[in-house]
Amino acid sequence: MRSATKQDDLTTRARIRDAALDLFPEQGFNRSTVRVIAEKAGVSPGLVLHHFGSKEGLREACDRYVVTRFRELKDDSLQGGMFDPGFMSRSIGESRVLMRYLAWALTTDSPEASTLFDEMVAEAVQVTQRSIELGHVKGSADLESRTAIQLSMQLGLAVLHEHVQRVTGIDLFDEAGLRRAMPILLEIFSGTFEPDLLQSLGETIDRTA
Amino acid sequence: MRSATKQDDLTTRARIRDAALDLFPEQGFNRSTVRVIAEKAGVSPGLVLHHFGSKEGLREACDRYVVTRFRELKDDSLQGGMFDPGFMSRSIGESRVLMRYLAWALTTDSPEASTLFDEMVAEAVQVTQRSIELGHVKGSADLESRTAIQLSMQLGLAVLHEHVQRVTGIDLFDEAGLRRAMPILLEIFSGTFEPDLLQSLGETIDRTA
DNA sequence: GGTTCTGTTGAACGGGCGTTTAGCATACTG
DNA sequence: CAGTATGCTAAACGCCCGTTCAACAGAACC
Repeated sequence: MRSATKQDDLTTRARIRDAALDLFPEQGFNRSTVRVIAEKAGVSPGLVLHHFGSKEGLREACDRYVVTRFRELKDDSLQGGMFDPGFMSRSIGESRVLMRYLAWALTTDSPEASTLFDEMVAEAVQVTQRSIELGHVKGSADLESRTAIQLSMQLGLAVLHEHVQRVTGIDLFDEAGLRRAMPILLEIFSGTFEPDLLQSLGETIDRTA
Repeated sequence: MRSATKQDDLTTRARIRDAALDLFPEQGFNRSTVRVIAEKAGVSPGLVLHHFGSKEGLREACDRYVVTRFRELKDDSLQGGMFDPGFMSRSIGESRVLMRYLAWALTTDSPEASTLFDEMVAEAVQVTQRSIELGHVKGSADLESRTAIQLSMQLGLAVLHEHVQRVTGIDLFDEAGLRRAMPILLEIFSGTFEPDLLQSLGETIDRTA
Protein backbone atom coordinates (compact mmCIF):
# COMPACT_ATOMS: atom_id res chain seq x y z
CA MET A 1 0.00 0.00 0.00
CA ARG A 2 1.49 3.26 -1.13
CA SER A 3 1.21 6.58 0.54
CA ALA A 4 -1.96 8.24 -0.55
CA THR A 5 -0.40 11.51 -1.61
CA LYS A 6 -0.17 13.28 -4.89
CA GLN A 7 3.53 12.61 -5.55
CA ASP A 8 3.57 9.06 -6.90
CA ASP A 9 0.47 9.35 -8.92
CA LEU A 10 0.94 8.25 -12.43
CA THR A 11 0.44 4.63 -11.46
CA THR A 12 -2.44 2.58 -12.74
CA ARG A 13 -3.65 2.18 -9.21
CA ALA A 14 -3.94 5.95 -8.91
CA ARG A 15 -5.79 6.18 -12.20
CA ILE A 16 -8.37 3.70 -10.95
CA ARG A 17 -8.74 5.63 -7.72
CA ASP A 18 -9.16 8.91 -9.61
CA ALA A 19 -11.84 7.36 -11.79
CA ALA A 20 -13.71 6.29 -8.67
CA LEU A 21 -13.19 9.73 -7.13
CA ASP A 22 -15.03 11.16 -10.10
CA LEU A 23 -17.72 8.53 -10.42
CA PHE A 24 -18.85 7.90 -6.86
CA PRO A 25 -20.11 11.46 -6.26
CA GLU A 26 -21.42 11.79 -9.79
CA GLN A 27 -23.30 8.53 -10.16
CA GLY A 28 -23.51 7.20 -6.62
CA PHE A 29 -21.85 4.09 -5.31
CA ASN A 30 -24.03 1.43 -6.86
CA ARG A 31 -24.33 2.91 -10.31
CA SER A 32 -20.56 3.23 -10.39
CA THR A 33 -20.04 -0.42 -11.23
CA VAL A 34 -16.61 -2.00 -11.20
CA ARG A 35 -16.88 -2.35 -14.96
CA VAL A 36 -17.62 1.34 -15.49
CA ILE A 37 -14.80 2.41 -13.19
CA ALA A 38 -12.42 0.09 -14.99
CA GLU A 39 -13.44 1.44 -18.36
CA LYS A 40 -12.97 5.03 -17.24
CA ALA A 41 -9.51 4.15 -15.93
CA GLY A 42 -8.71 2.25 -19.11
CA VAL A 43 -8.14 -1.10 -17.43
CA SER A 44 -9.91 -4.41 -17.05
CA PRO A 45 -12.50 -4.95 -14.29
CA GLY A 46 -10.36 -7.63 -12.74
CA LEU A 47 -7.54 -5.19 -12.12
CA VAL A 48 -9.70 -2.99 -9.94
CA LEU A 49 -10.18 -5.86 -7.53
CA HIS A 50 -6.59 -6.95 -7.87
CA HIS A 51 -5.50 -3.56 -6.54
CA PHE A 52 -8.18 -2.85 -3.98
CA GLY A 53 -9.40 -6.29 -2.90
CA SER A 54 -13.04 -5.41 -3.30
CA LYS A 55 -15.25 -2.56 -4.41
CA GLU A 56 -15.73 -1.61 -0.78
CA GLY A 57 -11.94 -1.58 -0.45
CA LEU A 58 -11.76 0.87 -3.32
CA ARG A 59 -14.27 3.10 -1.59
CA GLU A 60 -12.27 3.03 1.61
CA ALA A 61 -9.11 3.86 -0.31
CA CYS A 62 -10.87 6.85 -1.87
CA ASP A 63 -12.10 8.00 1.53
CA ARG A 64 -8.61 7.68 3.01
CA TYR A 65 -7.04 9.49 0.08
CA VAL A 66 -9.39 12.46 0.17
CA VAL A 67 -9.20 12.78 3.94
CA THR A 68 -5.41 12.60 3.82
CA ARG A 69 -5.24 15.23 1.10
CA PHE A 70 -7.42 17.52 3.14
CA ARG A 71 -5.17 17.10 6.14
CA GLU A 72 -2.14 17.87 3.99
CA LEU A 73 -3.81 20.94 2.54
CA LYS A 74 -4.59 22.04 6.07
CA ASP A 75 -0.97 21.61 7.14
CA ASP A 76 0.05 23.75 4.17
CA SER A 77 -2.23 26.49 5.46
CA LEU A 78 0.19 27.72 8.09
CA GLN A 79 -1.98 30.55 9.24
CA GLY A 80 -5.44 29.41 10.05
CA GLY A 81 -5.69 25.73 9.19
CA MET A 82 -8.91 24.85 7.46
CA PHE A 83 -10.14 28.38 8.12
CA ASP A 84 -7.30 30.11 6.44
CA PRO A 85 -8.97 32.17 3.73
CA GLY A 86 -6.72 30.50 1.15
CA PHE A 87 -7.59 26.99 2.21
CA MET A 88 -10.84 26.59 0.38
CA SER A 89 -9.58 28.09 -2.86
CA ARG A 90 -6.44 25.96 -2.76
CA SER A 91 -8.56 22.85 -2.23
CA ILE A 92 -10.60 23.86 -5.21
CA GLY A 93 -7.47 24.74 -7.12
CA GLU A 94 -6.13 21.24 -6.79
CA SER A 95 -9.37 19.81 -7.93
CA ARG A 96 -13.03 20.31 -7.38
CA VAL A 97 -13.14 16.55 -7.32
CA LEU A 98 -11.75 16.52 -3.80
CA MET A 99 -14.37 18.82 -2.36
CA ARG A 100 -17.11 17.12 -4.31
CA TYR A 101 -16.04 13.75 -2.98
CA LEU A 102 -15.93 14.96 0.61
CA ALA A 103 -19.39 16.46 0.32
CA TRP A 104 -20.66 13.16 -1.04
CA ALA A 105 -18.84 11.06 1.54
CA LEU A 106 -20.48 13.06 4.32
CA THR A 107 -23.86 11.85 3.11
CA THR A 108 -22.82 8.20 3.13
CA ASP A 109 -21.84 6.46 6.35
CA SER A 110 -18.13 6.94 5.90
CA PRO A 111 -16.12 6.63 9.13
CA GLU A 112 -13.19 8.43 7.53
CA ALA A 113 -15.33 11.37 6.48
CA SER A 114 -16.96 11.51 9.89
CA THR A 115 -13.59 11.62 11.59
CA LEU A 116 -12.49 14.43 9.30
CA PHE A 117 -15.68 16.27 10.09
CA ASP A 118 -14.96 15.96 13.80
CA GLU A 119 -11.42 17.24 13.27
CA MET A 120 -12.70 20.19 11.31
CA VAL A 121 -15.12 21.08 14.07
CA ALA A 122 -12.44 20.80 16.72
CA GLU A 123 -10.10 22.97 14.73
CA ALA A 124 -12.80 25.52 13.96
CA VAL A 125 -13.54 25.77 17.68
CA GLN A 126 -9.89 26.51 18.39
CA VAL A 127 -9.64 29.09 15.64
CA THR A 128 -12.86 30.74 16.74
CA GLN A 129 -11.73 30.75 20.34
CA ARG A 130 -8.57 32.56 19.28
CA SER A 131 -10.59 35.03 17.19
CA ILE A 132 -12.82 35.77 20.14
CA GLU A 133 -9.77 36.52 22.29
CA LEU A 134 -8.51 38.83 19.56
CA GLY A 135 -11.84 40.61 19.54
CA HIS A 136 -12.70 39.64 15.97
CA VAL A 137 -15.61 37.33 16.67
CA LYS A 138 -18.36 37.45 19.22
CA GLY A 139 -18.35 34.99 22.10
CA SER A 140 -21.04 32.42 22.79
CA ALA A 141 -22.64 30.58 25.66
CA ASP A 142 -22.15 27.34 23.74
CA LEU A 143 -19.23 27.93 21.45
CA GLU A 144 -18.76 24.26 20.51
CA SER A 145 -22.30 23.84 19.29
CA ARG A 146 -22.39 27.19 17.54
CA THR A 147 -19.18 26.42 15.70
CA ALA A 148 -20.29 22.91 14.80
CA ILE A 149 -23.56 24.20 13.42
CA GLN A 150 -21.91 27.01 11.52
CA LEU A 151 -19.43 24.61 9.95
CA SER A 152 -22.19 22.13 9.16
CA MET A 153 -24.05 24.87 7.36
CA GLN A 154 -21.05 25.63 5.18
CA LEU A 155 -20.43 21.99 4.42
CA GLY A 156 -24.14 21.54 3.86
CA LEU A 157 -23.85 24.21 1.23
CA ALA A 158 -21.24 22.06 -0.48
CA VAL A 159 -23.48 19.01 -0.25
CA LEU A 160 -26.34 20.89 -1.89
CA HIS A 161 -24.11 22.71 -4.38
CA GLU A 162 -26.05 21.39 -7.36
CA HIS A 163 -29.25 22.96 -6.10
CA VAL A 164 -27.45 26.21 -5.35
CA GLN A 165 -26.09 26.27 -8.84
CA ARG A 166 -29.43 25.50 -10.43
CA VAL A 167 -31.12 28.34 -8.58
CA THR A 168 -28.44 31.02 -8.42
CA GLY A 169 -26.07 30.02 -11.19
CA ILE A 170 -23.22 30.08 -8.68
CA ASP A 171 -20.88 27.09 -8.89
CA LEU A 172 -19.38 26.91 -5.43
CA PHE A 173 -16.71 24.51 -6.61
CA ASP A 174 -14.86 26.81 -8.90
CA GLU A 175 -13.01 29.99 -8.22
CA ALA A 176 -15.28 32.36 -10.06
CA GLY A 177 -18.34 31.03 -8.26
CA LEU A 178 -16.59 31.23 -4.93
CA ARG A 179 -15.74 34.85 -5.58
CA ARG A 180 -19.38 35.56 -6.27
CA ALA A 181 -20.45 33.70 -3.14
CA MET A 182 -17.94 35.30 -0.79
CA PRO A 183 -19.65 38.69 -0.28
CA ILE A 184 -22.99 36.93 0.11
CA LEU A 185 -21.64 34.63 2.79
CA LEU A 186 -20.08 37.61 4.50
CA GLU A 187 -23.42 39.35 4.39
CA ILE A 188 -25.18 36.36 5.91
CA PHE A 189 -22.66 35.82 8.67
CA SER A 190 -22.65 39.52 9.43
CA GLY A 191 -26.30 39.24 10.35
CA THR A 192 -29.36 39.86 8.22
CA PHE A 193 -31.77 40.82 10.98
CA GLU A 194 -32.47 44.42 11.86
CA PRO A 195 -31.80 45.19 15.53
CA ASP A 196 -35.44 45.70 16.52
CA LEU A 197 -36.57 42.36 15.12
CA LEU A 198 -33.64 40.76 16.87
CA GLN A 199 -34.84 42.02 20.17
CA SER A 200 -38.38 40.74 19.75
CA LEU A 201 -37.12 37.37 18.53
CA GLY A 202 -34.89 37.12 21.56
CA GLU A 203 -37.86 37.78 23.81
CA THR A 204 -39.92 35.13 22.04
CA ILE A 205 -37.20 32.56 22.56
CA ASP A 206 -36.80 33.56 26.19
CA ARG A 207 -40.51 33.03 26.73
CA THR A 208 -40.53 29.55 25.17
CA ALA A 209 -37.30 28.44 26.82
CA MET B 1 -54.22 6.45 -7.69
CA ARG B 2 -55.38 7.90 -4.40
CA SER B 3 -54.66 11.32 -3.06
CA ALA B 4 -51.33 11.21 -1.33
CA THR B 5 -52.54 12.70 1.91
CA LYS B 6 -52.72 11.47 5.43
CA GLN B 7 -56.48 10.86 5.50
CA ASP B 8 -56.89 7.50 3.84
CA ASP B 9 -53.81 5.95 5.24
CA LEU B 10 -54.48 2.66 6.80
CA THR B 11 -54.32 0.95 3.47
CA THR B 12 -51.69 -1.63 2.63
CA ARG B 13 -50.41 0.63 -0.08
CA ALA B 14 -49.75 3.34 2.50
CA ARG B 15 -48.00 0.87 4.79
CA ILE B 16 -45.63 -0.09 2.01
CA ARG B 17 -44.95 3.57 1.24
CA ASP B 18 -44.31 4.31 4.89
CA ALA B 19 -41.87 1.44 5.10
CA ALA B 20 -39.99 2.85 2.12
CA LEU B 21 -40.15 6.34 3.64
CA ASP B 22 -38.27 4.94 6.60
CA LEU B 23 -35.88 2.70 4.77
CA PHE B 24 -34.67 4.81 1.86
CA PRO B 25 -33.05 7.52 4.01
CA GLU B 26 -31.85 5.02 6.59
CA GLN B 27 -30.31 2.40 4.33
CA GLY B 28 -30.08 4.11 0.98
CA PHE B 29 -32.01 3.14 -2.12
CA ASN B 30 -30.14 0.02 -3.15
CA ARG B 31 -29.83 -1.56 0.25
CA SER B 32 -33.55 -1.07 0.72
CA THR B 33 -34.44 -4.08 -1.40
CA VAL B 34 -37.99 -4.79 -2.41
CA ARG B 35 -37.90 -7.84 -0.16
CA VAL B 36 -36.82 -5.83 2.87
CA ILE B 37 -39.44 -3.16 2.26
CA ALA B 38 -42.10 -5.84 1.85
CA GLU B 39 -41.06 -7.53 5.07
CA LYS B 40 -41.17 -4.25 6.99
CA ALA B 41 -44.64 -3.57 5.63
CA GLY B 42 -45.71 -7.12 6.41
CA VAL B 43 -46.54 -8.06 2.83
CA SER B 44 -45.08 -10.13 0.05
CA PRO B 45 -42.50 -8.71 -2.36
CA GLY B 46 -44.84 -9.17 -5.27
CA LEU B 47 -47.39 -6.81 -3.74
CA VAL B 48 -44.93 -3.94 -3.71
CA LEU B 49 -44.60 -4.18 -7.46
CA HIS B 50 -48.31 -4.73 -7.86
CA HIS B 51 -49.03 -1.41 -6.18
CA PHE B 52 -46.19 0.72 -7.51
CA GLY B 53 -45.26 -0.87 -10.81
CA SER B 54 -41.58 -0.91 -10.09
CA LYS B 55 -39.15 -0.05 -7.35
CA GLU B 56 -38.46 3.23 -9.10
CA GLY B 57 -42.21 3.84 -9.13
CA LEU B 58 -42.26 3.38 -5.36
CA ARG B 59 -39.48 5.91 -5.01
CA GLU B 60 -41.36 8.41 -7.13
CA ALA B 61 -44.49 7.83 -5.09
CA CYS B 62 -42.52 8.51 -1.92
CA ASP B 63 -41.07 11.69 -3.41
CA ARG B 64 -44.49 12.87 -4.48
CA TYR B 65 -46.01 12.07 -1.13
CA VAL B 66 -43.39 13.92 0.88
CA VAL B 67 -43.42 16.91 -1.41
CA THR B 68 -47.21 17.05 -1.30
CA ARG B 69 -47.25 16.81 2.48
CA PHE B 70 -44.79 19.67 2.70
CA ARG B 71 -46.96 21.80 0.46
CA GLU B 72 -49.99 21.00 2.59
CA LEU B 73 -48.10 21.84 5.76
CA LYS B 74 -47.08 25.10 4.15
CA ASP B 75 -50.68 25.94 3.29
CA ASP B 76 -51.60 25.29 6.91
CA SER B 77 -49.05 27.87 7.94
CA LEU B 78 -51.20 30.85 7.17
CA GLN B 79 -48.75 33.39 8.41
CA GLY B 80 -45.34 32.90 6.90
CA GLY B 81 -45.50 29.80 4.74
CA MET B 82 -42.46 27.62 5.11
CA PHE B 83 -40.87 30.36 7.18
CA ASP B 84 -43.59 30.56 9.72
CA PRO B 85 -41.83 29.81 12.99
CA GLY B 86 -44.29 27.01 13.63
CA PHE B 87 -43.75 25.34 10.28
CA MET B 88 -40.64 23.39 11.10
CA SER B 89 -41.89 22.15 14.44
CA ARG B 90 -45.20 21.10 12.94
CA SER B 91 -43.37 19.20 10.22
CA ILE B 92 -41.37 17.49 12.91
CA GLY B 93 -44.47 16.95 14.96
CA GLU B 94 -46.13 14.96 12.22
CA SER B 95 -43.09 12.85 11.74
CA ARG B 96 -39.37 13.26 11.64
CA VAL B 97 -39.56 10.77 8.79
CA LEU B 98 -40.84 13.48 6.46
CA MET B 99 -37.97 15.86 7.08
CA ARG B 100 -35.45 13.04 7.02
CA TYR B 101 -36.78 11.85 3.69
CA LEU B 102 -36.66 15.31 2.17
CA ALA B 103 -33.09 15.81 3.32
CA TRP B 104 -32.18 12.48 1.76
CA ALA B 105 -34.07 13.14 -1.44
CA LEU B 106 -32.16 16.39 -1.92
CA THR B 107 -28.94 14.39 -2.13
CA THR B 108 -30.30 12.04 -4.79
CA ASP B 109 -31.32 13.31 -8.20
CA SER B 110 -34.98 13.64 -7.40
CA PRO B 111 -36.89 15.98 -9.73
CA GLU B 112 -39.71 16.27 -7.20
CA ALA B 113 -37.35 17.28 -4.41
CA SER B 114 -35.58 19.73 -6.69
CA THR B 115 -38.86 21.36 -7.63
CA LEU B 116 -39.81 21.67 -3.97
CA PHE B 117 -36.42 23.21 -3.29
CA ASP B 118 -37.04 25.79 -5.99
CA GLU B 119 -40.46 26.57 -4.57
CA MET B 120 -39.02 27.00 -1.11
CA VAL B 121 -36.43 29.41 -2.43
CA ALA B 122 -39.03 31.41 -4.34
CA GLU B 123 -41.24 31.60 -1.30
CA ALA B 124 -38.36 32.52 0.97
CA VAL B 125 -37.47 35.35 -1.37
CA GLN B 126 -41.01 36.69 -1.17
CA VAL B 127 -41.14 36.43 2.60
CA THR B 128 -37.75 38.06 2.95
CA GLN B 129 -38.75 40.82 0.56
CA ARG B 130 -41.77 41.52 2.73
CA SER B 131 -39.63 41.46 5.87
CA ILE B 132 -37.24 43.94 4.34
CA GLU B 133 -40.11 46.28 3.55
CA LEU B 134 -41.29 45.95 7.13
CA GLY B 135 -37.81 46.84 8.31
CA HIS B 136 -37.19 43.51 9.99
CA VAL B 137 -34.47 42.20 7.70
CA LYS B 138 -31.61 43.93 5.98
CA GLY B 139 -31.70 44.38 2.23
CA SER B 140 -29.23 42.94 -0.23
CA ALA B 141 -27.68 43.70 -3.57
CA ASP B 142 -28.52 40.15 -4.65
CA LEU B 143 -31.48 39.09 -2.57
CA GLU B 144 -32.29 35.98 -4.60
CA SER B 145 -28.84 34.50 -4.21
CA ARG B 146 -28.56 35.44 -0.58
CA THR B 147 -31.88 33.85 0.22
CA ALA B 148 -31.11 30.73 -1.78
CA ILE B 149 -27.80 30.32 -0.02
CA GLN B 150 -29.27 30.96 3.39
CA LEU B 151 -31.99 28.40 2.78
CA SER B 152 -29.49 25.90 1.40
CA MET B 153 -27.48 26.26 4.56
CA GLN B 154 -30.47 25.44 6.70
CA LEU B 155 -31.43 22.48 4.57
CA GLY B 156 -27.80 21.43 4.48
CA LEU B 157 -27.96 21.34 8.24
CA ALA B 158 -30.80 18.87 7.92
CA VAL B 159 -28.83 16.79 5.44
CA LEU B 160 -25.89 16.60 7.82
CA HIS B 161 -28.01 16.18 10.93
CA GLU B 162 -26.33 12.94 11.90
CA HIS B 163 -22.96 14.66 12.08
CA VAL B 164 -24.45 17.55 14.02
CA GLN B 165 -25.94 15.14 16.50
CA ARG B 166 -22.73 13.16 16.87
CA VAL B 167 -20.72 16.28 17.63
CA THR B 168 -23.17 18.45 19.59
CA GLY B 169 -25.70 15.94 20.86
CA ILE B 170 -28.44 18.06 19.28
CA ASP B 171 -31.03 16.09 17.33
CA LEU B 172 -32.40 18.65 14.90
CA PHE B 173 -35.31 16.38 14.04
CA ASP B 174 -37.02 16.39 17.37
CA GLU B 175 -38.59 19.20 19.30
CA ALA B 176 -36.19 19.25 22.21
CA GLY B 177 -33.21 19.42 19.88
CA LEU B 178 -34.81 22.15 17.83
CA ARG B 179 -35.38 24.17 20.98
CA ARG B 180 -31.71 23.82 21.82
CA ALA B 181 -30.69 24.81 18.30
CA MET B 182 -32.96 27.81 17.99
CA PRO B 183 -30.97 30.34 20.05
CA ILE B 184 -27.76 29.15 18.39
CA LEU B 185 -29.22 29.70 14.93
CA LEU B 186 -30.45 33.08 16.01
CA GLU B 187 -26.96 33.90 17.24
CA ILE B 188 -25.43 32.86 13.94
CA PHE B 189 -27.88 34.75 11.77
CA SER B 190 -27.53 37.79 13.97
CA GLY B 191 -23.89 37.96 13.00
CA THR B 192 -20.87 36.55 14.78
CA PHE B 193 -18.28 39.03 13.54
CA GLU B 194 -17.25 42.03 15.57
CA PRO B 195 -17.73 45.31 13.67
CA ASP B 196 -14.00 46.09 13.24
CA LEU B 197 -13.23 42.70 11.67
CA LEU B 198 -16.21 43.16 9.44
CA GLN B 199 -14.78 46.36 8.11
CA SER B 200 -11.40 44.87 7.27
CA LEU B 201 -13.01 41.81 5.68
CA GLY B 202 -15.14 44.08 3.57
CA GLU B 203 -12.05 45.92 2.40
CA THR B 204 -10.30 42.66 1.55
CA ILE B 205 -13.21 41.58 -0.57
CA ASP B 206 -13.40 44.95 -2.25
CA ARG B 207 -9.74 44.67 -3.18
CA THR B 208 -10.08 41.20 -4.68
CA ALA B 209 -13.33 41.98 -6.45
C1' DG C 1 -75.28 -17.79 -7.91
C1' DG C 2 -72.21 -17.20 -11.31
C1' DT C 3 -68.75 -13.84 -12.90
C1' DT C 4 -65.58 -10.51 -12.72
C1' DC C 5 -62.52 -7.52 -10.13
C1' DT C 6 -59.18 -6.63 -6.40
C1' DG C 7 -55.69 -7.62 -3.22
C1' DT C 8 -52.55 -10.89 -2.31
C1' DT C 9 -49.15 -14.75 -2.43
C1' DG C 10 -45.16 -17.76 -3.64
C1' DA C 11 -42.41 -19.51 -6.91
C1' DA C 12 -39.74 -18.89 -10.80
C1' DC C 13 -36.87 -16.20 -14.22
C1' DG C 14 -33.36 -13.45 -16.28
C1' DG C 15 -29.86 -10.13 -15.80
C1' DG C 16 -26.32 -7.62 -13.89
C1' DC C 17 -23.36 -7.33 -10.39
C1' DG C 18 -19.08 -8.24 -7.49
C1' DT C 19 -15.91 -11.59 -7.43
C1' DT C 20 -12.82 -15.68 -8.62
C1' DT C 21 -9.77 -18.01 -11.35
C1' DA C 22 -6.54 -19.39 -14.85
C1' DG C 23 -3.40 -17.72 -17.77
C1' DC C 24 -0.03 -14.56 -19.82
C1' DA C 25 3.36 -11.31 -20.66
C1' DT C 26 7.02 -8.46 -18.67
C1' DA C 27 10.39 -7.33 -15.47
C1' DC C 28 13.14 -8.41 -11.62
C1' DT C 29 16.42 -11.92 -9.03
C1' DG C 30 20.18 -15.06 -8.05
C1' DC D 1 19.40 -18.07 -18.05
C1' DA D 2 15.98 -20.44 -15.08
C1' DG D 3 12.76 -18.98 -11.79
C1' DT D 4 9.59 -16.14 -9.76
C1' DA D 5 7.13 -12.19 -8.57
C1' DT D 6 4.18 -8.37 -10.64
C1' DG D 7 0.71 -6.14 -13.44
C1' DC D 8 -2.75 -7.29 -16.07
C1' DT D 9 -6.55 -9.64 -18.99
C1' DA D 10 -10.52 -12.53 -20.35
C1' DA D 11 -13.76 -15.59 -19.16
C1' DA D 12 -16.58 -17.74 -16.16
C1' DC D 13 -19.22 -18.23 -11.67
C1' DG D 14 -22.71 -17.62 -8.50
C1' DC D 15 -25.58 -14.77 -6.05
C1' DC D 16 -29.01 -11.44 -5.27
C1' DC D 17 -31.94 -8.32 -7.14
C1' DG D 18 -36.02 -6.46 -9.65
C1' DT D 19 -39.49 -8.32 -12.02
C1' DT D 20 -43.03 -11.62 -13.99
C1' DC D 21 -46.50 -14.96 -13.69
C1' DA D 22 -49.90 -18.29 -12.38
C1' DA D 23 -52.96 -19.05 -8.92
C1' DC D 24 -56.35 -18.00 -5.32
C1' DA D 25 -59.43 -16.06 -1.75
C1' DG D 26 -62.81 -12.81 -0.96
C1' DA D 27 -65.65 -8.88 -2.22
C1' DA D 28 -68.56 -6.72 -5.58
C1' DC D 29 -71.60 -6.78 -9.14
C1' DC D 30 -75.54 -8.28 -12.06
